[in-house]
Amino acid sequence: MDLIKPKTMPGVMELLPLEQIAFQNMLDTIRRTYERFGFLPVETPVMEYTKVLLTKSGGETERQVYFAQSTGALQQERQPELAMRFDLTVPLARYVAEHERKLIFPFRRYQIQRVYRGESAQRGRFREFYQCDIDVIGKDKLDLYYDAEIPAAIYTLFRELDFGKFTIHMNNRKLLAGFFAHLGIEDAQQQMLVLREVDKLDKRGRGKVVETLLAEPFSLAQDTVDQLMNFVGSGEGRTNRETLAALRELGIEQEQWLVGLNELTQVITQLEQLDVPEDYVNINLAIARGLDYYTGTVYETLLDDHPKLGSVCSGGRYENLAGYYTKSKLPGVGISIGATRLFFQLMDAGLVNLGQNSVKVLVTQMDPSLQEDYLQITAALRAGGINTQLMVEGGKFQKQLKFADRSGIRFTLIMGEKEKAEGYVTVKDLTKGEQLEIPRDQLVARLQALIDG
RNA sequence: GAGGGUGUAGCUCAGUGGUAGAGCUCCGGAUUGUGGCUCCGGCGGUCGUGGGUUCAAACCCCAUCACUCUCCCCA
Repeated sequence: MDLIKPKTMPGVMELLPLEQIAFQNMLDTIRRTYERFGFLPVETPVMEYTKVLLTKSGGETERQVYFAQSTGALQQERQPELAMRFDLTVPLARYVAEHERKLIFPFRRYQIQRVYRGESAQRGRFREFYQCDIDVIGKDKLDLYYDAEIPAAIYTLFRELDFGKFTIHMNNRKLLAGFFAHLGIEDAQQQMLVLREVDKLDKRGRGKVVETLLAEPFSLAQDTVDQLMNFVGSGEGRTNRETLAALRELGIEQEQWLVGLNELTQVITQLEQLDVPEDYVNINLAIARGLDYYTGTVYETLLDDHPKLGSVCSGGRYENLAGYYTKSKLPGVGISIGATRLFFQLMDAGLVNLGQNSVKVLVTQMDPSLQEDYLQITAALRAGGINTQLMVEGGKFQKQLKFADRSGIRFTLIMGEKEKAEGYVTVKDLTKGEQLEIPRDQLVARLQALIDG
């Protein structure tokens, strides 16, 4: 019989156990921090009704949606009425609209689940990946304070994750739109297209972007492009206070511009009051976010030492989340971490600590005639809350140690005739290469101390 | 959706017409209570698939599939 080649589809991340432990530690940290900031857990189904999912999308997103249908229905040639979610924001909108009467506003939820996109294969792009979202949804209105709280949570989280220095880049869509209007670019579509180009500044470089904007179909005037570039660069090499002052000095009276400037000023001020250090937050007028539903503050987080990873966490403010599902006005602000890509790239850069098995202790079988003791010790350690594995097969002692080493299990318990006769157990620390003798009745407490230490 | 590249052992890759290779991994051993290092041995491939040329094809030709990179878009 021909063997079938065992392989996963491209664009999914599958991990070995020690890697999975590291990944789960990361997710645990994210969950813990979100909860500390007062967000409540929500899960939604992987599949939604096609109608619900494909409301506002169209174009790019719709091309990437996986449809789902039972084989029975497909045989009847029915159109798929189910599709798999491509992000967590659309399901959130449906969730809030559906349960509006039962929720308490402002509603703050976190959601850590996988989403699905029919991406074409490319490094760091996944077809199945984790998003870790927080959002705050208001009824009718939502205080601007939350625009500061979201990055404050992200600041705390990334400090905790300990991937090195990072910067939360912030901008405001109203400020941008106001500036565009001031330049005479009034059309929202046109603004959007110019924004997308500007958003690529760090990737394509200033020269290329200027070139594109001067040429068809943009055909902007040289003077307009100069002003634009000048404006976009006005955050560079300045503190946020200096940037805000410089923007004010432009003396633009356009209405949206003024609103945007005030919003940005308040958010920056409140971030200071929330004890987020200045050098972790940067007003960056070049970031715009491609997504069209953002209407105010936008965020993008980058690791300073690894700019090539791109944004590892981004989001923003939207005026009305669930307009397709309810007549209620539900403004919100939120952010999303692409945990799969983040982890994958961190692992690639060698920044993930691998090798920590969740099993802490391996009980070896030095002498098969003492098996009863080994079983009892194993049971006692487990009862004491220590993750313990018994080397059931026994075998050559060298092999047993090698097993522990390769498995990433830090401590091995050794007890032969000698230890048995004198009532103690030898504990070997494979990380330090040291071993010590511990009386059997103190074993659980002393081991726990070693694990914690 | 547009344009490039690559398919040989589990992994990374040599091999351009004459019996299929290396390194790493994995398994076993180096005398009886001590892992990582070293040394020795072993397992493992219808050379992506189908057809063609040839006495002879991993290698040349045609087709096809898969993977991959850039652009686009995103986390």
